[in-house]
Amino acid sequence: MKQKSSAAKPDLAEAEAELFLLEAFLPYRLSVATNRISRLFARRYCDAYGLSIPEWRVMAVIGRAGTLSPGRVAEWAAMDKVKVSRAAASLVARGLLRQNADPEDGRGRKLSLTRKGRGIHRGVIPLARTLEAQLAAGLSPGEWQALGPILDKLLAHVQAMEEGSPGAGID
Amino acid sequence: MKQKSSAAKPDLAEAEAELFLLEAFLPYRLSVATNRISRLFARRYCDAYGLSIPEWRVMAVIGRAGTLSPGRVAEWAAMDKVKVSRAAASLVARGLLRQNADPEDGRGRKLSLTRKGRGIHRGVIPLARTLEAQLAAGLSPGEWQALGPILDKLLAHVQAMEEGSPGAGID
DNA sequence: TGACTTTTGTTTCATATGAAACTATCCAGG
DNA sequence: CCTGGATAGTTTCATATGAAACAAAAGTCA
Repeated sequence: MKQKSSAAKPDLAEAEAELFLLEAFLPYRLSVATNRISRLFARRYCDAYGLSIPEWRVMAVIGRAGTLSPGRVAEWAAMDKVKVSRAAASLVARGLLRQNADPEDGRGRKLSLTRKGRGIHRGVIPLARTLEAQLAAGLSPGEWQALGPILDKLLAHVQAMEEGSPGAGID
Repeated sequence: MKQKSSAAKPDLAEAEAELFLLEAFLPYRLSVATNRISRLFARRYCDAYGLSIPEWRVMAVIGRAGTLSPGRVAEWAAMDKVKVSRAAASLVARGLLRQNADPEDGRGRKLSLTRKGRGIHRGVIPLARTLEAQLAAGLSPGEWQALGPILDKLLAHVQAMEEGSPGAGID
């Protein structure tokens, strides 16, 4: 018989596992709350300006920088290049974004907002600020201020965890 | 001319919008950090047990409750019923989950772990706890403890925001 | 009983995602 | 020059998602 002796009596791991409460699991709660917030924000941006979140992010970073290559946008907006490419194509199609060749590099592109795009930008950024403020109103000022550094540390730490054992699961 | 007089001189909204820094926008940072964490956790669950996050969540709540209908799983795991249905089908196909008819309601189903499923559960829950602990190690104990209540409040608040003006954007 | 409405769960369909393939350009070494 | 990489962006493909349509079984009320 290969069965463990614990087949009849539930062993410690079993007993411990059965006590696991998903609603007390912090990564789960983080995911639920964040996705809900993202969903709400996405709906608002879409209702007001027809923008998806990737499109909104692209507009935000280009509105700030003036001109940016798709690769830089990907860096600054924490998006992969595929998402940037698609969001940019959609914004160009709607006349909000201009995509020019980079005179110094035949592969590169120069992204910048059109006049119309700046108009949208001028509206969507205050909306974002308003939404952020509404969200902040759900926390005490202290909690809200604590959240930023916590997120920074979590992000830095998860990056370390990713690098730490990439080979461990690959074999 | 319908153009605003601000066409030549950038108005206040424009100037303010141009100062917007995505990396200082908390909802964005929340999303980036959370998605990165979810991605890492998903990879670990998948490497170790071939489970996706929806599958993992279904196993977690059923492992805790013993027997649960798909609807209840959806409630307890904060998933929509479609995701539960698909995750359950996949788990049944792999022999980890049993899906019986509910004798008291012809529409309902009774989900419970098979022996094999309990074996997986007995392994994946400690893995989750370990990962959570590794994540917690990136914060001070105080920060980690603060995060739970913050997430609860954010979730409650975003739900209030959703209900508050659902008609505002629908018109 | 026999329409209705509601509830439960599955399936369909249209969209969103990202890994990998691909195209075009640039650079480095011979 | 040319040839073999590297790099920038786009496209393809396979999968994941959720809204809406669906099917089946309860409940409801005359």
